[in-house]
Amino acid sequence: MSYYTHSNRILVALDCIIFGFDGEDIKLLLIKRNFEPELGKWSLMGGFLEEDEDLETAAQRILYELTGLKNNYLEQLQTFGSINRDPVERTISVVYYALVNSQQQDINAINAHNAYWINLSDKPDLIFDHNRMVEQARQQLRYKAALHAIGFELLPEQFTIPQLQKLYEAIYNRKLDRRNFSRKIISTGLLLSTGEKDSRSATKKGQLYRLDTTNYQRYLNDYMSFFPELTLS
Amino acid sequence: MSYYTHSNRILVALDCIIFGFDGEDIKLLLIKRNFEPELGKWSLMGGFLEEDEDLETAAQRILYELTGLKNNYLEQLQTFGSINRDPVERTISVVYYALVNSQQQDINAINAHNAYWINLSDKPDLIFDHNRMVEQARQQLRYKAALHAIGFELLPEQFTIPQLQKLYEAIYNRKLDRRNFSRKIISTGLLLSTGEKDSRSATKKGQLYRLDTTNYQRYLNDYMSFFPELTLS
DNA sequence: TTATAATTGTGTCTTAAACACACTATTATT
DNA sequence: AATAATAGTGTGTTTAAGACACAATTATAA
Repeated sequence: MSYYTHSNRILVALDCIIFGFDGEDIKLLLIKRNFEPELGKWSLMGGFLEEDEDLETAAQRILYELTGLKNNYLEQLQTFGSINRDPVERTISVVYYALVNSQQQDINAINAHNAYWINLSDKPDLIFDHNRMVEQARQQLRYKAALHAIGFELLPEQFTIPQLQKLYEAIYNRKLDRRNFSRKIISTGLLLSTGEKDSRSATKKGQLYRLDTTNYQRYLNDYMSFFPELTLS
Repeated sequence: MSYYTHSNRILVALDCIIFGFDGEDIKLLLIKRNFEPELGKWSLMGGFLEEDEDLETAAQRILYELTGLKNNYLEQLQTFGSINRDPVERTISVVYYALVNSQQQDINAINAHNAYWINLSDKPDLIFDHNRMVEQARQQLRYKAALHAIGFELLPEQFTIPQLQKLYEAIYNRKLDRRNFSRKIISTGLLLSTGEKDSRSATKKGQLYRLDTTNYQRYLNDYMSFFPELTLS
């Protein structure tokens, strides 16, 4: 095998923004660093790209190390590469964000990494450019939710429409009208009624739905709206 | 300065997808390679990240080398990092896409690189994973255009509404109703009438507009539509 | 057991936007 | 002066958004 004669090989890191939802607030899984550099400060979960790994594989590995979760929703956000973003050594970071159902995590793995679920609205200051990463991920989440009914990965497999509404209200930090929300969501045809009711509710038990994953794939390609006239048929 | 003990430093490339528009079709600026590897095949314009460069700086440099254009619209798309994507050596590529007004380019620089403007619909097979990169960029363009009136960077500074419509029709490969298009675009409040008329037209000369760049910045943050109720005020 | 508070589910009216369509105006060419 | 090509505007119908009110369910407390 030949090589490029170029010499500027550099370190490639990955950082994961891990979103969760507790029914009320959007959460972030953050690490209180008990290691150098920046010991004692808050950061995202990260790691380095290995020789034999694809980017997404590496991101899944890092997510797994922290949460014990496999095959999670994971999407590449952006790559950050300012010259001095890492004070130790020039490093570029490929950033992924994950949507996880925080009920299913591995508590031991999280504790071992000194990680904590923190309300997005209470996010502490993070090291390096991690604040910018989180801000951009939040924007991306809003962006996608503006075009699609998304975020089901943050909910339990079965959920009620009011629960989904709370998720949207948390994403946008804004109240929505219950009746219009319900009409809109149902009109997407993405929800399948399970026939069951939410037993955990303390008052009237809501109807449980689950996502029609087959339809969902098609629906995600259907992103017209500035020109609804173009809506794919 | 200390260093991470990690040893797997790797080569970081950048590739640029350069979009243009000739009034009828979306164009791509592609290179017929007269250098190794893959001599004789088509590819995107690329280069390697230097030690003293930010990612965006490097992408701008690569764009400038090819087109002679500076300060162009340039946006990071994604980073591609499959293990064997480059047969010469493990390389990850940070991909940017540019929207350029193909009237203003430097013909000599383009010729020197053996580059050609090619209709997106006639795109030849490209090397490595460049086909996937282009496909994703095309999707991204549609995605953005679904939420916003965009793509002004592809047009001359002054343009008519029918010209803008042709751009949209090229992006979506679909005909739009002239009257509804006009109403919709004008309702954004983004177009400023210049009072002049398009002298190049062979028939009735259309009214020339330019983009209200001040309003445009605000408008781009305003991306609600799945839930119009959330529209930022 | 029956009120109460909290929440879920559905109906409807008004307003605004999407959509489909038709006519008039301008300009180079013949 | 007629023609072909394109630009510009108006209007009615249909659909969706947005605002609002009432009825139903269930745990808890009186």
